Amino acid sequence: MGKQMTEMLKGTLEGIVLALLSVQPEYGYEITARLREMGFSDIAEGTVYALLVRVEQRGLVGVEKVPSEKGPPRKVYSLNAQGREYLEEFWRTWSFLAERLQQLHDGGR
Amino acid sequence: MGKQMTEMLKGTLEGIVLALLSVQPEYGYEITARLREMGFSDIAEGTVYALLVRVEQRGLVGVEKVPSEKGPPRKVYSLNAQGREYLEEFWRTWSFLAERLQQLHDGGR
DNA sequence: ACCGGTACATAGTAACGCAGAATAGCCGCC
DNA sequence: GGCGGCTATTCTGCGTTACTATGTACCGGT
Repeated sequence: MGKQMTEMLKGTLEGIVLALLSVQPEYGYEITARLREMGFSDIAEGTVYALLVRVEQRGLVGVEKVPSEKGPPRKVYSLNAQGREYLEEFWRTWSFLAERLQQLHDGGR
Repeated sequence: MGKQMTEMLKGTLEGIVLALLSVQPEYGYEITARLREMGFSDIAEGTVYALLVRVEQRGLVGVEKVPSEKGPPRKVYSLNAQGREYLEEFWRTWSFLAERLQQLHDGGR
């Protein structure tokens, strides 16, 4: 992953993960795999787990421990009301930024 | 400015500034003012200046000191060939990210 | 017994934007 | 003359985030 992508992900990765969780509850390993499917090929597992801990501590998601047939138990995260609110705020912020950048990209101001 | 915006600007602000410089050379104070016009009302001056020092040290911009009628001399920055290349890379990275987020926003996968 | 896949966790590092303050030059006004 | 206000740049310390690298643990197949 380029350095530019790394820096850009700061602030957006969290929103991406919350958006994924808004569709359906998922656990860390699964989220990482899904991100890779989406093309974020080099997002480190550790990054995702750390992020999930953060959003949990901020009370944006709920957690449920579910035993797995393979390996240790899964921690399944689901977006709660506060998380949905936060996600909406994220989309507003993103839209604002995306609009300005779109303008800049389409031939200056 | 919200905390989300602060985090999102990491990595994109640099691209925004370089995009501004690709239109025409400008100096720090002017860039800050232009950003505010664009709606980025709370971007700290210090942030812009630090960013300019960074891109200069990485050889993406040239600098020319120009005396001002009012106040201390201005440091006018202009995008060079390497900077243009870097900016193109930035747009590619941005487009990639924007596409995925667009998909997520338009009702999940 | 071992290896590979599943699943989570953590310590240390680097990069970036922000808050706040300092510095410096020029102007107009009381 | 001094003082505040505008222009313009610089610096320090701080908080947040993603990456690297490593470790732990559980299971199934061979």
